[in-house]
Amino acid sequence: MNETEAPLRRRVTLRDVAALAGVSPSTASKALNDRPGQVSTSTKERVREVAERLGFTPNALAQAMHSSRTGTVGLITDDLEGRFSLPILMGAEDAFGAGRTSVFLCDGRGDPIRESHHLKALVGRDVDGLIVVGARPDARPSVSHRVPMPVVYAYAPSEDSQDLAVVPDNTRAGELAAEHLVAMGRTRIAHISGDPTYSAAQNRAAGIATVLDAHGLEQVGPTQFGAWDEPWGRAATRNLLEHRTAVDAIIGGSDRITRGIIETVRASGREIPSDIAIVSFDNWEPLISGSQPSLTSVDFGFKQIGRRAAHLLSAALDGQPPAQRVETVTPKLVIRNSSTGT
Amino acid sequence: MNETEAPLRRRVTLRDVAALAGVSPSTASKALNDRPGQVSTSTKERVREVAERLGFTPNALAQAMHSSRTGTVGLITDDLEGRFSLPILMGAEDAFGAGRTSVFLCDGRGDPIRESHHLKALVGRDVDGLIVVGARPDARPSVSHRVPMPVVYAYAPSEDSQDLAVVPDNTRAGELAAEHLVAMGRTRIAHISGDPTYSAAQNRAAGIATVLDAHGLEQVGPTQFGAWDEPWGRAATRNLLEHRTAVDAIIGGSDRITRGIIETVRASGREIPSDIAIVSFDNWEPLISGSQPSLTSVDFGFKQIGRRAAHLLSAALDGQPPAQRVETVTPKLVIRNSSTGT
DNA sequence: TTGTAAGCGTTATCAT
DNA sequence: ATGATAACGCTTACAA
Repeated sequence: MNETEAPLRRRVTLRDVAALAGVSPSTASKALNDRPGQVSTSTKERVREVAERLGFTPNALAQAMHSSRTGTVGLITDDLEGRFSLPILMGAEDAFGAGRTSVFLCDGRGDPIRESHHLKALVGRDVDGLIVVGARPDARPSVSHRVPMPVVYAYAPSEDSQDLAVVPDNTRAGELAAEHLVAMGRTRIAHISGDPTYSAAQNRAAGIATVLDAHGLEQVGPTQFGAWDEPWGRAATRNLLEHRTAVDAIIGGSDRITRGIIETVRASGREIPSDIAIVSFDNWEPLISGSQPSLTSVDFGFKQIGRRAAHLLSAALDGQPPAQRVETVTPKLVIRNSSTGT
Repeated sequence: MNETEAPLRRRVTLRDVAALAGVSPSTASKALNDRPGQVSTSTKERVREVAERLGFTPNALAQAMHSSRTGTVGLITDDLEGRFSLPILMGAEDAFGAGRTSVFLCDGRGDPIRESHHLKALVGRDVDGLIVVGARPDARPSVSHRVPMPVVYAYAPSEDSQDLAVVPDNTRAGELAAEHLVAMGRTRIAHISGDPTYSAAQNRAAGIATVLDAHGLEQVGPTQFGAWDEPWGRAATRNLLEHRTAVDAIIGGSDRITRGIIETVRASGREIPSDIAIVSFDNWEPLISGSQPSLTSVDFGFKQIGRRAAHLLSAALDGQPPAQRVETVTPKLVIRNSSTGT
């Protein structure tokens, strides 16, 4: 028994404030909520002063029982490393406004049973809405029919085309990468991508092809598909350099792949970017900033995806029909030394 | 077949269940909560069957108003990249049990005002407790006196030594790294660390010194302090190799630093690990797995920190005094090729 | 074994 | 301008 603990004071309730201010709870409520013309200025001031002094914080749970809004949303993800979910969460927080809406973060870990538990808990907590973040950019199973509140899918769309979603534009990302290299005067462009079962890999390749076509260029060799990691970047680059000496640019499928590409290109004695220019996808800080030379990379705007998802959810809560069910966020090219610089 | 297909517009309440089962709400409550000897078996079964059929989920908010436990905790962090917070969150989720406790994740972004907003919101939501994840391993301002519920600090302790905390053991981490290298027969060991204002940097250096002393070895040159990034790893390594040729091992202060070290060592024509063995800190997958050779690195066990923090919080909620206010999680060395292999 | 009623903290409605 | 009262969904004495 240690009574030296922090005083477990009972939380201050509206009653306490009202009593100390010498008014009824309902008047106190009006005073604190600034009901126009329903409470005198003097009373309002007195109540507020007391509330301040007592450190009163309204019980959001009790409030929620009236407003039919709890001011909470659930964000459920399978992305363990947080590569996508955290920026998306941050964007959502921004859009909702810190303090106004609170976010339950739930990690499904790719396990449908875990996900079900979380869903049930979130429904029980009466969240106003749900944001579901997929683990990869391909369509994932819908959960919308299992919950009584609006759901927005972020990063990966739902398999049900009726569902709302905010997704990155991978095709445009491919175009951006290729357009930049063409603009820099490169003509012999190769593409080393990742896992071909990812729609992202296919869409980026398609975007690149479109741009090369439009400029009458032909890609150097077919797109090499493999894994999303550095060893594959190294292996594919070795293969490329062995068979095609006439290459003046490489597009890497992810920053991890591109780190492998850079290492191998430099080891072969070629200079970046003078001999070979490099453009990458992801713009992931821990891999980007340390690279030598620094990496030009396409940023997918995860924070923006989070913001838009939050907006879509808010609109849905207000009963506004969305302009479009699946919204696309346009990526941005961040230019650094690997494609232009010293 | 699942009868609960239709999206319920109004949530199913206990009343609905009770009405359909032909009992009063209180009886339904007892039936669902398995109150021993207060409800007949037949009634219990009937109520449960109806609840199941209607897809009834109890309103956790309403329940919370009785139990004095909301089954929610707040996790507040300043760690933007999620390098620490997400593993810690995952560990905490594990320990709490998915579905039983839900976690509000709040990003303070190093801004005290934002943090205050979040704190206020969490208090208003009546969270049972708080886990505060610092941005760096040094003591951070206490928030415990500002909230009426228990707080556990994870990763970084509180400035108030009365507060509960779970932190990594950086001294032991340094020892582990050095012990391993000594065990591998290395005698000329150098240390390239990060920002010297981090206690983590100092404590690891101290751990290394202890072990070298114990073995009658002297560190090759003073610890080089700088930044936690690759460029510093490169610069420091160049400096080291220029001035000290007799080096057979380097301890890198973080995986990012170590990536820079490896690149520079190999560029100098030396082999890893035959000429120079390398050990690192962090064991951060995106940097570790792609490295060539793969990196031996000290893992701080963030998930375990999250688990312990959750346990401490649970214990505090149950009124149990902690065995110790500041609990330490022992790191583990993960051995890969940079210190031993082919 | 079951039902009735009170109450958790707040807000909306309706008197006063 | 203020206050009494009911209601949100649930649990729990207490009464039947």
